Amino acid sequence: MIKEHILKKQKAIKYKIVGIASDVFSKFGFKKATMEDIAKAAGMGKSSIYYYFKSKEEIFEAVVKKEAATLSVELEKKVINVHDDPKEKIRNYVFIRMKYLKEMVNFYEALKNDYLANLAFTERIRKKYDREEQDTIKNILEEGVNQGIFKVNNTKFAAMALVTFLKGLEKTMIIDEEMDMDGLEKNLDDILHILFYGMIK
Amino acid sequence: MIKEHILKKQKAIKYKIVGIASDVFSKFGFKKATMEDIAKAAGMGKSSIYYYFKSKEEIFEAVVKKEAATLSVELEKKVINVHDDPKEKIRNYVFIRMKYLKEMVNFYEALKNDYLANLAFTERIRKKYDREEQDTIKNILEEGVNQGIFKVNNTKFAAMALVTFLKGLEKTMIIDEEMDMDGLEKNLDDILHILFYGMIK
DNA sequence: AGAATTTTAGAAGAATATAGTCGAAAAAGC
DNA sequence: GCTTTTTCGACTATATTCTTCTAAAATTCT
Repeated sequence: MIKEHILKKQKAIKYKIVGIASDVFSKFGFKKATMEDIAKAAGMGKSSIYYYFKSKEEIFEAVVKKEAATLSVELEKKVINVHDDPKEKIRNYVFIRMKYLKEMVNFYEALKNDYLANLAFTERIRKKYDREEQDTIKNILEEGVNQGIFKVNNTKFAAMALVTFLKGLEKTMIIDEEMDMDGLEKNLDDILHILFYGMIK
Repeated sequence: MIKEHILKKQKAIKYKIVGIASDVFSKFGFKKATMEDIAKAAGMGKSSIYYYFKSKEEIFEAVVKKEAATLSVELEKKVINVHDDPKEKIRNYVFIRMKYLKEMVNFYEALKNDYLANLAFTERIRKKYDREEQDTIKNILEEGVNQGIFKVNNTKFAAMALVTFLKGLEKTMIIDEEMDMDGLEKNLDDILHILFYGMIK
């Protein structure tokens, strides 16, 4: 039997490994990152890593989950639980999400090789967060409507539209290597400006 | 026999491949970059690359040579053939060289793995440029002395000292992964300031 | 057009690298 | 000191990767 406080220590070590693996994957991409790379970066033997995770994929999964959780927390703090006006909230939401995606692009580089095979795998992990995302946007929109700032008839549909747009950006970022990210980021405000000034009373 | 104008075309293609390989090595490092990566990036089959280069090392060698040549040209244009005062020239020299090193660090990443084995190989390629470098600095120093701006007794020794310092930085950049490059770059001016105001009459 | 030359692509071989396993030894906890 | 937890190094089977070879495609030359 595994004892209680031992489990906690294991979790802490796993957490540390995931953080380091995150750096390694971010630097090399999933395929080019080796267990040896991760082990060295963590300052331990390869087989010690296997003591905590049973495969490379399992580590990757943990990394993606952690990233998603980090995004959730950041959004929570900076968007959801803040008393800015809804307009500012949406702007923050979009920009934080963009920042997150930029960081994630390296992870998804793995997909560029074995595209279809891995897409399913990553999509599965993310699906859970899609609903959450849509609800968040919907809540912000409704808040804006209640405050008389937005004029949106169907907040659910509008939320879906915005999330779809953001997911579209994501796909573009992952697949279309030629896209000019910095240019896009600068244009985001214009896009949002258009969005807002077609929406604001 | 290979015909004259065909050779020119081959050279052009080789040049293109070297440029692309440069990007790939820069992104992945020598070891993680595969011939497949290079071939794909160049839009041709793997064996076509082997038609122009007989090994991965030969491509890498060509890349390093090209980089060194690029540095030479840039230094020529922005430092040697310019009528700035010698103080500014040295400052430009050091900063351009730093910029170059920063770009080169990725190539040298190969060395981090198989350090001693590859060091000899890269060192051989660079040796030719070391003398050139020392002469350039020496000339700038002498120019400064002639203009009565610098007080340097032995320009040859002083040039050697500066080059040694720059090479020291290089080694540090390659081997010591923990070094804070951005911080260093900011401090370079301070270092140069010290260098200058110990030297200027 | 057809022969000669140059270039590419694909398949296959040989060497290397990598993910993952196993048992034994070290470290930590009791 | 004995048990449990953790690390490590050696090992294997598999997959990758460098490189070679051959034949076909494209280009150039006559």
